[in-house]
Amino acid sequence: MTRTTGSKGENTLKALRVAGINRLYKQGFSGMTLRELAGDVGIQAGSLYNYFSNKQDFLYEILRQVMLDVIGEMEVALDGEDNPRLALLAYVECHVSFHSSRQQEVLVSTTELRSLNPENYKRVTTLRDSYEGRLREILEWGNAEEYWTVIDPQVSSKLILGMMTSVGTWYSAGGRYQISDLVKIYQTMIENLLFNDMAAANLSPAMVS
Amino acid sequence: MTRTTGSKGENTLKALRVAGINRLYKQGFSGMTLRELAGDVGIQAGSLYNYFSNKQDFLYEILRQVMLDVIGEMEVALDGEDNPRLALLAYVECHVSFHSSRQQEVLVSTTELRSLNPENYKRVTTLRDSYEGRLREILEWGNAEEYWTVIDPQVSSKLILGMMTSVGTWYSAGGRYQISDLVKIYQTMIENLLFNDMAAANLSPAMVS
DNA sequence: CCTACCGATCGGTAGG
DNA sequence: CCTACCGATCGGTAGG
Repeated sequence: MTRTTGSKGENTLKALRVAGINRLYKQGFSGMTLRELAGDVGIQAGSLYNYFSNKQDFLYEILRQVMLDVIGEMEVALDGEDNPRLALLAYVECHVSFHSSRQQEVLVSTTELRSLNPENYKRVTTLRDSYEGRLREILEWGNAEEYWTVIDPQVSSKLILGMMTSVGTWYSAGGRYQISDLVKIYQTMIENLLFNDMAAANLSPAMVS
Repeated sequence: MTRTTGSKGENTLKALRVAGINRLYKQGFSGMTLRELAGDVGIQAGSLYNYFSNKQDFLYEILRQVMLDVIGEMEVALDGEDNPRLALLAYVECHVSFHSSRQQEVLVSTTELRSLNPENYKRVTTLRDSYEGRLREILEWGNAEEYWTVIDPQVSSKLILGMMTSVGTWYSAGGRYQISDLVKIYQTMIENLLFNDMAAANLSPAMVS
């Protein structure tokens, strides 16, 4: 039985990705050394340059892939939703699931943004902005269809994203809750937030006196 | 006019703290070099060792001070509150204010925990746990006095802290909102969360099927 | 994918 | 607070 995929080099590349995320999580970009990374996958430091052209490029490829993954999952989740409320619930489910199940990658991909050079930084934050923009669009969609009234969708989406993303900082896979429970908790919280007049009023810049 | 405080050395120490937080925020612990830090305050690298015994110690002193500051402000904020609801509102106000006005320090003091050696890590996380424990105690206090019913104060406090802390990741001082507005928004959200039956029910592990 | 090596730079120290 | 310096180690390259 011959395999056309899964050659040694491909396995090494996958192993480098896994080891790299781990090193970035534990030591940060400057703190991880290429010699350690090479050791993790059983090759010599010089051989790493068969897999990427330099350390910066390695970081970029990892962060880029995380963004592409979450964007891809979100596209599937939102596909066919023709109703702002269901779209919102789908967004919350997708975001919370991803951020609880891939905590290390998600944390690294925000923490190590600062280590990207200007061009790569721009590329990754552009991806991130398009991802976050989807939530703002859903909030605006719900406004237009009069499902809810969000006075400042820009800031509200940031606030909602912030509370969802923070799940990755405290959720523990071995704890009392499963990811599906977290999804329900956040869906309920966020629906309450949007459909509750008092909370909505407080999200208005008009109240700034 | 003679000054007994504010000698050159003291000013340098303060300047080192400010520059250090900035460097840690932009480059991380491994990424910042002591030569850069020395340059920021106008001295030579070797002279830094008049102010701390090594780089690790410098990091520890910065993170420790941030924790002591927020703990100190929280003690003042909660002093004399004899009612769970008012204590909760005071906690929210203090936490949100601190995390919006000192964003860099707060972000660094969580991001760079990993760069502390085991003893220093233990010391700082012990401070952090005592700080976060105050919120859990308030939730339990409200349970006892029947102000609200929080089934899992441990997890609820983590969730609430997470949504409050995330304000530091998106709040911009030049934006539409002032910190006092953010405080009101979060106070309203969190009160809704605690006093709303549906949300409270969803925070119960009993619903895990 | 390895060996052998480079220039640069790091944290830290000695001795003023 | 400075000068002068150290051993170690880093990212990266040449040439197989």
